[in-house]
Amino acid sequence: MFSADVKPRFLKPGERSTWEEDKSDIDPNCATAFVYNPHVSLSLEQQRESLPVFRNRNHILYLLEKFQTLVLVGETGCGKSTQVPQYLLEAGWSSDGKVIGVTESRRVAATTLAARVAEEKGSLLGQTVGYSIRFDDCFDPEHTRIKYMTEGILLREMMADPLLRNYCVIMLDEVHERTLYTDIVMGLLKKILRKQRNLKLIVASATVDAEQLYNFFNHNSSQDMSKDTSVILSVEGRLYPVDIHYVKEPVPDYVKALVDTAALIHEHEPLGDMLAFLTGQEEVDRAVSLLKELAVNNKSNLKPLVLPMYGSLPNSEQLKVFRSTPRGLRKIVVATNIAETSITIPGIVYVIDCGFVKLRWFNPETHTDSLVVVPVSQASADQRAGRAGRICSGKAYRLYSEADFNALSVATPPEMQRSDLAMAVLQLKALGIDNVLRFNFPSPPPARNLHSALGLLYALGAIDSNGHLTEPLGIKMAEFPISSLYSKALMVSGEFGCSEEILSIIALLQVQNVFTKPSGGQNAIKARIAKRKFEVQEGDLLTLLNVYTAYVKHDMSQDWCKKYFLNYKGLRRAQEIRTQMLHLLKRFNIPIISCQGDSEKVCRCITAGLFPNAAYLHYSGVYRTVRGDQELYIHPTSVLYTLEQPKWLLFCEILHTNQIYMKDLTVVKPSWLEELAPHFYEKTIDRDYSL
DNA sequence: TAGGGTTTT
Repeated sequence: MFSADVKPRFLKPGERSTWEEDKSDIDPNCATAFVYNPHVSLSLEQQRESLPVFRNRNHILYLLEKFQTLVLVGETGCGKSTQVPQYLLEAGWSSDGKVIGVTESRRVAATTLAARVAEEKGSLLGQTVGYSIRFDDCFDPEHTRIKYMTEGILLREMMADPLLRNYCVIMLDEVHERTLYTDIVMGLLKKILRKQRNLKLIVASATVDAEQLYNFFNHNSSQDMSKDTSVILSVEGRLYPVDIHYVKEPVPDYVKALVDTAALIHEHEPLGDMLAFLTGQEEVDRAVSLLKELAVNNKSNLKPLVLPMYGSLPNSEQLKVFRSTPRGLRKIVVATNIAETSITIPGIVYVIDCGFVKLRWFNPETHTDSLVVVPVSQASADQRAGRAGRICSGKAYRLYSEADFNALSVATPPEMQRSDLAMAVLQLKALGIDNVLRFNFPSPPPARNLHSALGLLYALGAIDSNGHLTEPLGIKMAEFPISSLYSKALMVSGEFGCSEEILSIIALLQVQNVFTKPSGGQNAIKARIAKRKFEVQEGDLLTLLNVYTAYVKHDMSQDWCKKYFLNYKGLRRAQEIRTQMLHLLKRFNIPIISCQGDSEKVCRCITAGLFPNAAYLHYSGVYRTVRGDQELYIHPTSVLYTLEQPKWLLFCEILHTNQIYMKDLTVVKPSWLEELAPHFYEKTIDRDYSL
């Protein structure tokens, strides 16, 4: 299907430098950061004692003796993530061989914190202190006493040992971020704590939700507070004060207002870098180009260095933001929400906050995810402002009035309340939570979201009409760390004779940005031409298969990827994911076979998993989903965008931005739907689609 | 012609 000439090429030392660097490596500071360490000249021991949390050391230990759950409110920079686990270790909590487990919501957080704590303990990483993240374990089951891990890993460990008997203390870090996994893990831990009276829990969070968390984990149902099982402790942070400035009147165009504000700060305020928050790439690019226009007329000695920052920005461009600002320049970074928690840009003294954020929102009626621009929460606004106070006192400019701020919601709704829950429900059921509607969620999701998830799992055959996991399909599907539609396709791929191909496709679907998008005009065209070599009329999924096949054929070469504008890091990750899923299929005795280029087999197998995501071309010329009857369009990045519109399609994702788009498409025949999902399509197929 | 941000034995 694909051919390319490759000549062997030898690399000079260092030639692979920045290009190979993982995005996640660019910021070792993450949420709990070591961005600036004024005590760097002190000994490690002295540094530890200078942290604000140190003053609470004995108090923390005392409270944990007395209460089962400690809600630890610790502001950024107080040192809780690194110190508290060490206090527990020093106090002998894990002397009986049990482990102190600390969960983080990001992979980099888990690895960098573990590295730092190992250093403080003067031990090798992976010995007393270790970490566990997907595809990367660094701990010793015999000797590791403090284990940092991602939340998903702890959930997986719960599947193997529902009572977490290996652990003496679990510390959930950065709980205020309230990811889907935080909430699942908290709900489960509440149950576990009742049964495991010796297990202690530390819930580390920001101020906003402390009271709610305390109530959630308090098993005391009486009025007698001496019987409380949970308690709150607050630890001061070590941020410098940030002056907050509000606008008097609402601004009509916040992008323009943000540019004007940045120009004013640059003109009037002393040295110090600037960070401005907008909601999306389009806005960031617009603001950056406006600022660059202004920079041409810059009269002061201090020249502005304007840089964009967002997730889909090529790696090399992102790295520019982290370089220290040369003398005579002022760095002005215009960023999306990526700079609120995921990355920390050093040297920021001024922050501008547009007051809005783009959030993903699930609509159970239409089964669609939308990206909606909504006002930020107070917690989010404060987090943004705090970015200005890391090295010295700073200033934050909010492009909304103080009254507007006071009217904002206190915290962003947890993901649990705005996500597709199919996977979460499947995993809860695998953990023995039969009635998810009555599960004790820290923030219960809308019942309709749960019903939508249950309906989907039933259609896939993962649960029966009583809501029980089916044996073996449902039980096995729950073990895959991927969406239920994909795990269904994988589970049947042996019968269709194309498990090799489905593995490759689904692995690549787990990676965003397989095709890189260079910003330069000439390279952008070259990248488009390169992509065309992989494209096939069957759609995006088979195009991805071509990419993976060619990647393997060319020895997974980085140079080859570069030549075809493919994301080497992404492909390498896909290969790891593929291997992980391959092991699962083997364990489930599913034959690993290739269809040898018979694309219909692959498309039919995709249909067997993705059938709930079908759309047909209505005679109006616009597509409609079978579930939800939602009008939608082919996304411009699809290979089908420029081809004649097929009658029937399966999509992997719907994105509701300015328009409703389907992404990652596969062309199917309606007869396949009737044949492979008769329970779902016997009536629905008889529609007014244009045949 | 369009892209908030994470993450999974």
